[in-house]
Amino acid sequence: MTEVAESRSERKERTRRAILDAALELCENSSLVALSLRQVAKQVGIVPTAFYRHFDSIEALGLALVEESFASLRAMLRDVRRGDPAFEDIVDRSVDLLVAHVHAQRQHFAFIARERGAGPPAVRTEIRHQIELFERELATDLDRLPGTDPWSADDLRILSNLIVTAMVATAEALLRPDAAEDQIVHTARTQLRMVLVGALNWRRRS
Amino acid sequence: MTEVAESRSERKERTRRAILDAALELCENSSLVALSLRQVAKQVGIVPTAFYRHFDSIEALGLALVEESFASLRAMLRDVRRGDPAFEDIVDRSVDLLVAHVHAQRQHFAFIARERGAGPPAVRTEIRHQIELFERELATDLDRLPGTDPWSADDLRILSNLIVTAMVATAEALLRPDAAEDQIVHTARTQLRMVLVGALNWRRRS
DNA sequence: TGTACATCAGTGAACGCGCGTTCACTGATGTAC
DNA sequence: TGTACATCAGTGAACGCGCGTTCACTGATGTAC
Repeated sequence: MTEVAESRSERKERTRRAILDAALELCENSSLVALSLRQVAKQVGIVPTAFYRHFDSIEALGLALVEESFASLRAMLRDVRRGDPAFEDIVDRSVDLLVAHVHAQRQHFAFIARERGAGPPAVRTEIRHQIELFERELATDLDRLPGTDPWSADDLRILSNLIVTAMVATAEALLRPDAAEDQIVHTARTQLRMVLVGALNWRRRS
Repeated sequence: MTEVAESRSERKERTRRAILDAALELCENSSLVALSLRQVAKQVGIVPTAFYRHFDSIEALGLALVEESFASLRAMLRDVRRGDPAFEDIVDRSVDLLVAHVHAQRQHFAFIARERGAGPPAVRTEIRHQIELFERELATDLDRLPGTDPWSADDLRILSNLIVTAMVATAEALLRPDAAEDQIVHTARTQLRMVLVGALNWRRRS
């Protein structure tokens, strides 16, 4: 047993981590706007004033959580991209990966879904911005798919926006306490297929 | 000038209305979970304890606002239904009506969008339930559209769910302070067309 | 139509509590020599 | 390697404030006779 004492900065980082985790857990059933600095401090086991050694305010804490949560989303997109872009199973594979990531990073997905609409203004703005970046990333991925040549940049943007909207709704459904996972997965797959078939066909009709 | 004095029940109803309006306005920039009974009472111009003559709690007030807000949504669906279900312009007409209703009932749409994810548990549950009813209503409307014969009940449900998701997202986009209305309308129309074209074609491929 | 009583929307004082933030502090860790 | 000083994560008391809820109340409106 060669236990080496933690350095001061390691200890600080550990407390910071504990604050982030406590905040994620405590606002799970309400919202960041209803979360108090004292609740967080109590959960972490520090005195309220010690909170200020790590964050200026609950809002600043929120912005850190946005960053962290979107790292989870980008990891998901990376996993999807890793697979073969054969059209046949890309839908099933993508939905399966979404489900797996929602389970693995439940708190992050719930945080984004919730604070996106009800968080402090700065947090909402940042989430909006990150979702736009995410949509753009997805658009470039879609552009690489076979059969998408007739799509304009505008089509791509619009399609990407719709897919992200549907995937966010799917994640929200999976996060509900009474979630019927099989049906949600079936719905998400069917919707994604409908959307892709529609996008591949609609220009030809207009 | 034949001013007739208000009856006691008329006065009470007027105060109740004022409480509902004050709550809608005050939680616009945060959430019902961060709204205090005292803030509402102050805005209305009554003493905090008088609140209890009208509602048991902020949560009960929230449930009344859910009911009221969904009356607005159903009014929108009724307007859409009033039109001729000719396939050609139904998309443009529906999106225009959505935009008009979002502007006319801004606070109701904002309330649902926000509290759907972050409201008190009972409010969230009720909104979820109302959205499910709304989806079912839309599904029966879609069933009456020409060219939808090959759709199974399952297809209808899934399609209706996707359309509601996309429309909610469109309403949320319209409600953002920096909303670029023309682009949002263009996006919503294109997405709705993609979805309908996809739904009409996808069974034939599988 | 007039009177006596009931109802009840709104009042105002009071309570204990958790809130964010200030301030001066402690004592272990880190650094310069 | 040892000493003297600096840093700084966390402490603890204190502040004024807004919170939900209780309680006994007031006085205008409504109702029964």
